[in-house]
Amino acid sequence: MPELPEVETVRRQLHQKLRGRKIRQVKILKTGREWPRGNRFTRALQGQTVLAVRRRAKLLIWELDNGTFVMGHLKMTGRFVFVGTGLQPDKHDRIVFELEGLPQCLVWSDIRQFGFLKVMNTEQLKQLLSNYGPEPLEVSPQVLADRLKTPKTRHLKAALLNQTVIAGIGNIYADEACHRAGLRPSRRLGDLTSADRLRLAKSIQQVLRESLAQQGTSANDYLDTNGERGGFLELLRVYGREGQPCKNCQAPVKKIVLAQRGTHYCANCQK
DNA sequence: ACTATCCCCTGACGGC
DNA sequence: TGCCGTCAGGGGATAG
Repeated sequence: MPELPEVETVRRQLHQKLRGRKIRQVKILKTGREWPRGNRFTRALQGQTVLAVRRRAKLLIWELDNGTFVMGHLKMTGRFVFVGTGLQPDKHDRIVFELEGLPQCLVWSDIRQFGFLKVMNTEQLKQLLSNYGPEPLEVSPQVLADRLKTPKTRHLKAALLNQTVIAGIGNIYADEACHRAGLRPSRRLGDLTSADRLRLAKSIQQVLRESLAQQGTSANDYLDTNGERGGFLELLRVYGREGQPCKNCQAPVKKIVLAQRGTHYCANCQK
């Protein structure tokens, strides 16, 4: 559920609070999908200083002063949250980070346990990141449009969800971008005109920017590092609005399954 | 080398 | 009240 705007919101908050701070202690409360497991994970981080927190696609990357990185993925319910010390841990809390000079702990929790943190070296990180498509807010619309040409038979929805095509888009913004562009998610790439692709590319950038300005969308589980909800939910035009009136034309929003995902669109506005 | 499908997990919710 | 089935979904693994 956390997509580019949500992950970027978390990144900004983490960067602000972690930059320049030494990780004093790492406590593992519950084993997850972290690598390496257990004490090796703890030892890899304790005593390191966080130089910066970066984002690529939906990945959060802590840059440490010994040249290694902590790569994290929130998946659907992963959460970094700053909490006061001495509080009773939640049943889903997995890791507690204590930072020098910070009166709060940083807790990593994850209800569905799909998320993970991995310690990586430069080469491993470079290898991982090489598989992703362009950052949609860091390239021109034309660059994005050109990514949506092939394979011709692929559904638009499937292409938008594929991180090697364009990075950072997930189910919410795929549906929202298609609605803004007036294109049905079931359209095949080969059917799109150059103008369609360019319009879609601009819609992608527009919806991501607008959501980022609202600190993202809290559709289901997403909360930022302060436990706050994103403000973009009520500005969604189709996602999660099955049967409700389209915000353009009042026709009821339809929901189908496409690329294994719930897919929302307006049959009147989107062709 | 492709694409499509399965599956990991827990909590919320509807039906009975 | 409780039980059961269904759904939410990113992306790696696997089947085709």
